[in-house]
Amino acid sequence: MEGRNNLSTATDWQRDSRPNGVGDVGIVLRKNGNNQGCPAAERSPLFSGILPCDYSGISAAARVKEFARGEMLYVEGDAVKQVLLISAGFVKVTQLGNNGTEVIIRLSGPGDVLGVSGLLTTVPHRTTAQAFRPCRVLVWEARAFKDLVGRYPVLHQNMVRILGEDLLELEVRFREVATERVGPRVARQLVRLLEQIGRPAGDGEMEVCLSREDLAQMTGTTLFTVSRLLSAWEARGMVKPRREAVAICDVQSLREVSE
Amino acid sequence: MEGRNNLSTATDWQRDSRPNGVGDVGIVLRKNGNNQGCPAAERSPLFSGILPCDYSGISAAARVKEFARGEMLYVEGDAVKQVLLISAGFVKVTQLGNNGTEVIIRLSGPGDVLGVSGLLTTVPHRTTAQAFRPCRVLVWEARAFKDLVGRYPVLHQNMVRILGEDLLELEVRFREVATERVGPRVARQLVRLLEQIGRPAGDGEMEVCLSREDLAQMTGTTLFTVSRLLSAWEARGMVKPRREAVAICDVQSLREVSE
DNA sequence: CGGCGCATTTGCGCGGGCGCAAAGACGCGG
DNA sequence: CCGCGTCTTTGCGCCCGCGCAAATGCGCCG
Repeated sequence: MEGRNNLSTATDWQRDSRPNGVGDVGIVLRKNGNNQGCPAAERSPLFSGILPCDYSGISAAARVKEFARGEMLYVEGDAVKQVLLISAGFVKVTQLGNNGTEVIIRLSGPGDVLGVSGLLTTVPHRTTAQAFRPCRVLVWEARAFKDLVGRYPVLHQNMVRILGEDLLELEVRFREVATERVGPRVARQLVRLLEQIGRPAGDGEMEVCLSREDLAQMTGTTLFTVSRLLSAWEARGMVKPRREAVAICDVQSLREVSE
Repeated sequence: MEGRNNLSTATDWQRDSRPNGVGDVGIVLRKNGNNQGCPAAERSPLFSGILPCDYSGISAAARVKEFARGEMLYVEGDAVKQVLLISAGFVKVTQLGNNGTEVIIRLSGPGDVLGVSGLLTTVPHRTTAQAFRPCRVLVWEARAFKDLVGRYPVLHQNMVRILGEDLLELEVRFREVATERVGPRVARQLVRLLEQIGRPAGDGEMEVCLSREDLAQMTGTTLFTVSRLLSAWEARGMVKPRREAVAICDVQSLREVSE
């Protein structure tokens, strides 16, 4: 999209807030045809058990699409017409409440798949997927993807595994938000995010790049409460609040807070 | 198990609290072999697209097991070794918190399947399944079920659909418990339960047979708060609190409370 | 029919966490 | 270098909803 130079580092996408640019390094991208250079895609759980030679055919059936930060991959209420595989970047999967509140159901990153859960039903999307960082996404039209599944039955297995894991994870988070206090919830989510999107922050520390509001929407609280918690934890030397980010100094203490 | 007479009505299992007896009417049950007489099983979403002649072979690979109220189908931490299809009765799928609190993830009834989400992984059960009413369950050993899936690929499709629907439902409930007040949450859950396990209660009303505690564990609150809400709603003529049950007088008002 | 166990109700008090408002910090663009 | 928008912090007040304890009601069993 824009003439971005190649000095950017491999982790630059995590902080990128420019209107576009997926941010991985020096890969020549072809808009369609057999697109190489999506290692996260080929190693996706969706394609486990698929031979590389088969994969090239599979990926050829997809087109590559890029999304700038903030762009919508799909919107709540849309029909499920595509399967999306994130090759680079991160996507925020949200759901709107009646009262205008918004919740982040999960954060999907490289290798994760969207659109599988509604593929075989006529139910429209009940979530919205928005590019949280600039994204590169492989897109299969539903019809084409179903053809692929017919050709490579292992894909069905993989879909079952993926959905099963998503379900197990959400069951745990449901229990948490239903029973635990805000402090432990936020602490545990920070630890998870550290593992998922943590990146080195200069002086040997790791940081998680998310706004207070985002953290709040993941844990079922408000940005005010998150801010207060972080301040308290900072006083105990556990974290360092940053702008749209949190540096984690003491993971162990965070784990203890989450009991 | 016990010499239960045949005067019981078809909906008797909904209230049955005796130590055993699955409660459906006059069906001779064979412990294994091709077990007929499980209409809920044959019409399960798991077997949609399966021809009756194929179904008889499939069900022959299962054994029938009965569970008394309170018995465990599996326990959190167990390895996933079986696929369970509920033929009659209801099962409470729960998850334990660190602090001893217990949450009801979902209520599974005739036609619902358990054990699918962990079947293809080595992850142990992260929930506990307990017979909420006396149950009759079709049980396939994991190995046998995988063989079946190989023989009837449509089963894979059905598993994807089932898991997808479970996931969508839990996403909605996650949003609710994360953003909404207790009142609307309980009201909506009552409406859902009315559709799922509602049964006629004498004078033309419908009732939902669940304790306050159960309702609380489904909605992320306490039995006290549920009790208070029901009392308030009773004063407005919306419900009639009963022992381990709630009669719903005015569904519309309940829907309005849930906004 | 009386006693016992369990589910439920209700009162009382408090504290966690929300809502709002205003001030402060940070970064970006002109 | 300054202004502006956005994100964040912090104070203050309040109310929802929890925790506990005691009383009540209901059903069951002997």
